Amino acid sequence: MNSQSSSSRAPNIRDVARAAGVSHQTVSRVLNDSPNLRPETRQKVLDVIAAMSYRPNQAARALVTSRSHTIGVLVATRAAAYGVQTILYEIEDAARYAGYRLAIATSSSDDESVSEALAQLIGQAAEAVVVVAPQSRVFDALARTAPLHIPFVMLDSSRRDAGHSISVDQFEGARLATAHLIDLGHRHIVHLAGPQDWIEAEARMQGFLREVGDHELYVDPPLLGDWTAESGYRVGRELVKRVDFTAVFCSNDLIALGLLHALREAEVRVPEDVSVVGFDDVPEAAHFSPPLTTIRQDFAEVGRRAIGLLLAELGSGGARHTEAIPAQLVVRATTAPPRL
Amino acid sequence: MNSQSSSSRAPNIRDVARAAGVSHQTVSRVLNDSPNLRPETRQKVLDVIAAMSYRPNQAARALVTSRSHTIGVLVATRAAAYGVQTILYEIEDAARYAGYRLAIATSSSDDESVSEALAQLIGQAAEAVVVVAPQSRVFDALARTAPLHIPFVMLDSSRRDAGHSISVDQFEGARLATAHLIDLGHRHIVHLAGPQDWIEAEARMQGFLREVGDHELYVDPPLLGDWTAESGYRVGRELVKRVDFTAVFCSNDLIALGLLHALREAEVRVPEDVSVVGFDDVPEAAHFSPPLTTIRQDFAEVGRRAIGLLLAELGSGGARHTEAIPAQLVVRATTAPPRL
DNA sequence: TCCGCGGATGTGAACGTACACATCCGCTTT
DNA sequence: AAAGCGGATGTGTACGTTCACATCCGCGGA
Repeated sequence: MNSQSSSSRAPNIRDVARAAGVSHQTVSRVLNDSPNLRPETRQKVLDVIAAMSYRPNQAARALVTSRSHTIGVLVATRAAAYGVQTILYEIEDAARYAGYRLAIATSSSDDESVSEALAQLIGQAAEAVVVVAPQSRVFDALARTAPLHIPFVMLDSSRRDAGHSISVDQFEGARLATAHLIDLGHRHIVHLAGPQDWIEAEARMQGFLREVGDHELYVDPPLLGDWTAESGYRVGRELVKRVDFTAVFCSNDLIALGLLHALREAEVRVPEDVSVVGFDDVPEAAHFSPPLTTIRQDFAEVGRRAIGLLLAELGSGGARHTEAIPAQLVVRATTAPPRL
Repeated sequence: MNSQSSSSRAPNIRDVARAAGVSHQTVSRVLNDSPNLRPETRQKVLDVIAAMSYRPNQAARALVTSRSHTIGVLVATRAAAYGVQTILYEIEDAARYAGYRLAIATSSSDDESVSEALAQLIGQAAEAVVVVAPQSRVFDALARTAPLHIPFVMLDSSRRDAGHSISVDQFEGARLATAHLIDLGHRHIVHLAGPQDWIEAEARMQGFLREVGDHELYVDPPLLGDWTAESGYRVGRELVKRVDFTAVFCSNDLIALGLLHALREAEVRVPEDVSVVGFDDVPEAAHFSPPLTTIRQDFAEVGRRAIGLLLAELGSGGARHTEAIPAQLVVRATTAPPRL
């Protein structure tokens, strides 16, 4: 009774069938939880499967069913690590729970790279694709690519003019941040924006401009960062040469961190001289110096909804939420009324 | 000449062959870059392939060749986002360059979860596995699992007693950090360690203890954090009640951030009253308050070597580096000689 | 008693590709 | 001129699974 002969070939369904004294089809039925099976037969087969440590061949399965049980994830950025990673973990969880595997392809934001990554996913027969691509050019590249014949969803994109899109409400989040500053009494607020081609950055800027405009405040041309603390620091060093503002709304927490660094270097006190608001609420924001007032995004919810949407479309019974996820203001220690 | 009939079935190799007036085997030869083909024949086939937008079926290919061209990545943690993400990106790049795809499975650190994730990867017929699992229990769980018959490599693990392991030299890195503090004149250094079951945390602690021991300095029992800024803050608040130390070596940058927060709150000046050293050199460390002296790890190199090792073992010509990757001291503004 | 029915199981084929081998052809070599 | 050779191409089959359909069996109702 050698349960594991040292053969060169892995056991297949017929080997199992032979050992169990049934037909290969019966084994298949066991594997696929067919209802019409005598309990003893099922158990017998299961025992043999365990004894031979048989594993169904996914390739063969995929070939005959033309279903890969794979969801592709296209990550079109290396920046914004916190959000992307959180979303990724959540997607993996939700997908696995629904019986799907994940295939990941990364790319830069140029057309060629995006469609290459997409081709890779399609080549793997992904049944659906999640695009974590916060840049509008990625969005465009995707639109330009031959139409996808599979369900897909774009994350972190507020544009809803094609396919599906899920994101935290960036616009409202930015308004929340700006309104907070205005409520405190600030009248001249600078916006330190993210890269112009990022949809989120654009939405946050629009939210800021709208809120400032609604209060008929002076609108300063937004300054540009690239999401990194380094860029926040760089822009911050220029900014401190001016003395005409009392608050800064940063497009993300890292930029805010860099800005805080520049302000501290220039001996500008926060929040006494200048108030600062960030965006994202990364876990570290609570420990910045001073702890950062910011806008919280529920990235995990984004990931969950993405998979829910795709599963619904694949007919596997996922839920379908189309409304935007609200952002939330978290007040800490970088905001205070301006000095008189 | 309808290049794309609205048929229900995707074109297969025989459809292409028929349209090109050749045999299916000739098409296969074109797909696999066989040398013995008349250039005109090859071109003709390529034209037809493009016209029909034919894509080879990976499942069929995998079935017949029993090669999946997939490398599995087992991520057994949700913490330590920066390192993991950097490694992941680099692995994806290197793998793609070598013609491999990535399958990702995440897990917690308990046995069941790890072997479940591993089973998932094996089920996908991964040809090799990269285990990003810095916890010793994951290591153990893996060892306890039925022996893997495929090449695998563990990252961020300094234990080399089974399989392959690639990591930055944590032990030396910790010595570097500690030596820096001792050189400055510190005689009572506290170590704020990471979770005990993490191999890296253990190695860093050992490095610290060795260096301190070599100088016959007083050794304080290390305090424990969980990698997060929050834990650094929490421990830091207890720590400031004591006044018997002049320097703290933190097991990672986030813990250091939390500690800096606690110190600031207690009006302990850094580096005048207390020096602080971190570990990792996350991009934000340069903008902490004050900018953090820390140990830099080349995570990208870790990822590259991992794939190189696996490819070498798979016979695809990757390079084989077995030596540890050196860590590097980055001196910024949180370290200074102790006050007299 | 016989028919019909439905649960349990078996049989054959198909999925789309690569591999082993066969064939064909034109050229060189003897 | 015949044999040998190698490049170019074609033929048949295996890979491991699921699907469609066939078969078998025992039981209840006419």
